[in-house]
Amino acid sequence: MSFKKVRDAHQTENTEDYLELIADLLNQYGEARIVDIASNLDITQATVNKTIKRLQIQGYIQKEPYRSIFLTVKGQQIASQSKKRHKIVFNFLSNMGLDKKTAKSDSEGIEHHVSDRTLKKMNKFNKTKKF
Amino acid sequence: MSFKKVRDAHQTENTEDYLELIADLLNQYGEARIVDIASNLDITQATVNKTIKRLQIQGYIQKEPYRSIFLTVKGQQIASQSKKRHKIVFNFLSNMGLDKKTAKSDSEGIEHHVSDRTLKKMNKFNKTKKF
DNA sequence: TAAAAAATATAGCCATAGCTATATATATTA
DNA sequence: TAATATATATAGCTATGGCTATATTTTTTA
Repeated sequence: MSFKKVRDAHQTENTEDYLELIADLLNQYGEARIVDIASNLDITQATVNKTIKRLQIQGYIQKEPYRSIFLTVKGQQIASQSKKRHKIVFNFLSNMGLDKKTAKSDSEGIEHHVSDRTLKKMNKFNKTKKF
Repeated sequence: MSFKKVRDAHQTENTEDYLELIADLLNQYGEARIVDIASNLDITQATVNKTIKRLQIQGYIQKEPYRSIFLTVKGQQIASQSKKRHKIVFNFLSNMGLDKKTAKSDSEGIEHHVSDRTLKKMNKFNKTKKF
């Protein structure tokens, strides 16, 4: 058994969730604020603040104190890849016949653990209804 | 968006991995030792030791110092549920046409994030090849 | 059986992600 | 504009899961 991949995925999972959400907020509202992230993730603003600081240090986001959040190119790349994966998984679950709520909730968990190979299969199924 | 479920899953994910692995080792070799867990999970024995202590405190396993590990009833229940889920996901991925290695690796990540509803769909597909 | 090897345990370190409480800055509104 | 409300930041706590280094116990073997 090799759970190493699983653990590695974990390290980036939270990062991907944040970046994907920030990209969504930027698209939808033109800005991404700490409060919005906190309410979306259902955690406190203090926790968000801390993670945002880490993401900034790691070069995923750009931010001035007391100002809203922007993605760096590096951050945008991760966000768009995540979004793509998320969509494929969500559509796949939907195409399996699952209700929207379940497809949404499960895809959020699953998206980080799907290899490119599996993703391709899912995508093929989404398009052709065949594996 | 509600990532709360994802985070809750995370808290139990490591626990489930350990209990499932311990159950496998017990079935396969009649005993589960720290060294085996460490090598299977590819982490140090010290880390395993610490986690084992937590699992013991939380009532999932039973263990005497310097002796091997056993599952409590509570631990066995989690292990068998996890195993069941794992099998369904693995078979589903295999039935999608994925190679064993990919199915194995992906199922280890995915199993913790699949709702009962999705699991049922997967199981139905495994049996009938239809959704 | 005594020495060597292997397994287990412990101490102490790091990073992450939660939290509450409190301080500070920005925005809103009276 | 001054007061209030909102948003952001910081300090300090907890728990988890990694690690290395070192001690102790158990097992193997010479």
